[in-house]
Amino acid sequence: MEKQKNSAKQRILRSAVKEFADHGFWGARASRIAKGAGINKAMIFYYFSSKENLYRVIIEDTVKDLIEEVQKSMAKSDDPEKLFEILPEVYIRFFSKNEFMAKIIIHDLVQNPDHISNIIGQLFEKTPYKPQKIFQEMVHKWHKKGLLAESDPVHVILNIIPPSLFCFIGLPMVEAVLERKIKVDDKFIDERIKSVVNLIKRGMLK
Amino acid sequence: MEKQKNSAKQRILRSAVKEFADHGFWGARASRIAKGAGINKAMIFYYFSSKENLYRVIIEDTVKDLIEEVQKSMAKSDDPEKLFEILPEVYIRFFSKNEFMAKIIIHDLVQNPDHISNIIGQLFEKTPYKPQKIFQEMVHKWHKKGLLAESDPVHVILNIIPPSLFCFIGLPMVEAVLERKIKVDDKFIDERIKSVVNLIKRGMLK
DNA sequence: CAATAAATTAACCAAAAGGTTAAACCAAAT
DNA sequence: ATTTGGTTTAACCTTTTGGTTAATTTATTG
Repeated sequence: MEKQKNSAKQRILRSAVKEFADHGFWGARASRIAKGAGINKAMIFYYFSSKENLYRVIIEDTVKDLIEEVQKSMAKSDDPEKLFEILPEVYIRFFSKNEFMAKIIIHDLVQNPDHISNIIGQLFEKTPYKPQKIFQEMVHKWHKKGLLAESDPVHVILNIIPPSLFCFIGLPMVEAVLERKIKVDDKFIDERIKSVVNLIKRGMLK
Repeated sequence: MEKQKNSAKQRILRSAVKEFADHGFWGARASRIAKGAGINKAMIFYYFSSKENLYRVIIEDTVKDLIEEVQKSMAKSDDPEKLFEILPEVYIRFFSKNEFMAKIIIHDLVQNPDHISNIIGQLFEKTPYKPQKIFQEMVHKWHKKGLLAESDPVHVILNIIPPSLFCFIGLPMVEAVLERKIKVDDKFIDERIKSVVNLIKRGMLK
């Protein structure tokens, strides 16, 4: 019953996601969230008790969704070639489905580095299945087998996620540098996925 | 005379850079900037007239410094191999010199996409030397010659800058995922540069 | 239908924020 | 010594903000 797509609570959430994405936690205004949701400002505090809590709910939901999706697709692939084909697609499709989420995560990461870390830590504590250990062991094993050129899991991650994530926030800068408008449509998304897959497969596989 | 390293004006600037990096424009507090600089709050408005203007000055200086450094090193290299060796080094060393700059640029990019674009646009208008045209022509030429696997300049940029920039803001997330602390010392910086150079050379050169 | 619970609103509030001001301070020039 | 100009300060002001409240409307249920 709770999940009515147009309940006041849901409308607040949707409006807040946009507000936090555009302005960050400190720039977000309760009054604007209310106006965007078409409800009275007091409703925000009625349902979420504080701006901070509303923010927490949104971040936690977002991160949880993302982690779940990544886990699902990681479980399917146990060779590096397949993994490197799947990961960019997962990240890029996830963030293109809702560009606000990329912005919110980046905001939170810069303003409050420990916050997302804690959420991830808590999520991992609950699962018996430990994706972080599995990933590290995978990288180690593949490197030993001579399949992987890059041996450090830290750099493997830093080579995969940023090229996938950054196009959703860095594009204006690229446009300015190249003096050209770039439309983020399905074609661009497909091209970006192809380019990243190519980059990390050729760049890190042997 | 103006450039005394400990003049009130300089102290305000240094304190403000840290404040804007940690909290973004909307989270930054004039009172905290004043306390950090060890001066009276009114001095901020005496020298910079408004918070917004102080912010503008900082962003413009930062972006100008970065662009200048990139231009310098781009002028030196006219084959893709050399360029792909130099660019990650420039970006990573620039941001590691002062991690605040990475955060400030990211903040501004997310909250105010047109802002940095405009600054870059203005900078390029003044120079007779047009780096954006040169870069596009380079990529086009190299791709034709069969030296480059990636033909689109947009994706070339999106494959180079994010892996270089993101480690300065995304590391807490990586730490959480891998359940491991990562020290950002000179050794790590060197390794990151090597990894990115490897990634983009193998990933995009033929 | 009556009574109770949930949802919604307008009006209000205290705290905090950016910004102003007028007076004091201080160094150099006359 | 006095004037002059730039610095610096404490006290103050205005607006905006997240958050509250008490009253009202709407839905639920016995």
